[in-house]
Amino acid sequence: MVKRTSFEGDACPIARSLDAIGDWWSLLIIREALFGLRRFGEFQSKLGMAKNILSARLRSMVDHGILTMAPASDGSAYQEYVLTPKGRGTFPILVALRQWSEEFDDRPEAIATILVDREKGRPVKKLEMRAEDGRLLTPADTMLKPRPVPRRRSA
Amino acid sequence: MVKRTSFEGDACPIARSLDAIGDWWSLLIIREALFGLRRFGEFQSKLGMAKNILSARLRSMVDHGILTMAPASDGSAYQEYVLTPKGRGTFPILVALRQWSEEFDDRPEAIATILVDREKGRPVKKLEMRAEDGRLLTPADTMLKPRPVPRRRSA
DNA sequence: GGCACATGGTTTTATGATGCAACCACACAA
DNA sequence: TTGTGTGGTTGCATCATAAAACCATGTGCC
Repeated sequence: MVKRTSFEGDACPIARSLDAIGDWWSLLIIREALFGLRRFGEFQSKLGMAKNILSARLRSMVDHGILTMAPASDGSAYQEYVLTPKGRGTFPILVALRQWSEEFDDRPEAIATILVDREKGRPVKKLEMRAEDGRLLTPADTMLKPRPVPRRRSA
Repeated sequence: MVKRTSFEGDACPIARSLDAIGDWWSLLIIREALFGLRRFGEFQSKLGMAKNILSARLRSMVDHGILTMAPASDGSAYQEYVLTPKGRGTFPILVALRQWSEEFDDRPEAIATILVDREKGRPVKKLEMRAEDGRLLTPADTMLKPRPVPRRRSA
């Protein structure tokens, strides 16, 4: 079978993330959800995507524990899609993507919005990687280590 | 024309990033490149992907200014693919993806490696979003503002 | 209850993207 | 010059996506 490659069995955490949210639409759906969208129709009209694709993506993200279907909220009998903690945990990914575009996009004038600190109205600081003790790290300051095997009793 | 949706004309910087590196393979290629891989064959055998797809992705990333083709380096007449500053700038995105998986993956035991600070050998700290003045920000502490129009003279 | 319309999808069908294998071009060595 | 490895491209089968039509249920109104 040819079947599009799945990274689900891969041991690399980056690949595993991409397996869940690495398609063309999921992160945009999450972006809208973070800004308060909840209903099928809201996502569909805001993103302008085909309904069948939206349907498939929502289902997939529910399966991955990123969204949950909540029964109501505004009284109507319809359902809503709300982010789980796991879903809200993607926020740094979105910020990183946004900042990368802000810094390196070939046509920065095409970018319509900037993310600001609500209190001061000033742009948020660039994400930076730090060690446990607070030292600023570059990619070269890091390395990969095998995951420590958690010790457990016989079984 | 049906044509897979392109976000190139989109004003959202997240969509613009995804247009460049939002496909299934690009970020994994960049991941390997950050760890020193440079040759076509290295990427191909390490990632186990089809050569035509690799070829297309490399070309696309060269077009996007993420990779450059450098003439040599080890004496042979072959070419190499090396990351540009824009390409190296994706590092926070990769770290964010990795940390998301480390924190929320359903099967954390399947994750093989952890990213550590080379000096101390300790895991790097979680990326955190901060305001210009250093306050820690949650998603709710932020908002989107229209991009300020840079002032320019008549034309 | 019965009707019209909105919401929230699924189905159908066409096309683009992906995966695999085969093939090709060139460099390098003998 | 023949052989082998690297670095791709080409062809073809299959999968995923997109757009539009269709359908089921909810909701408002009488």
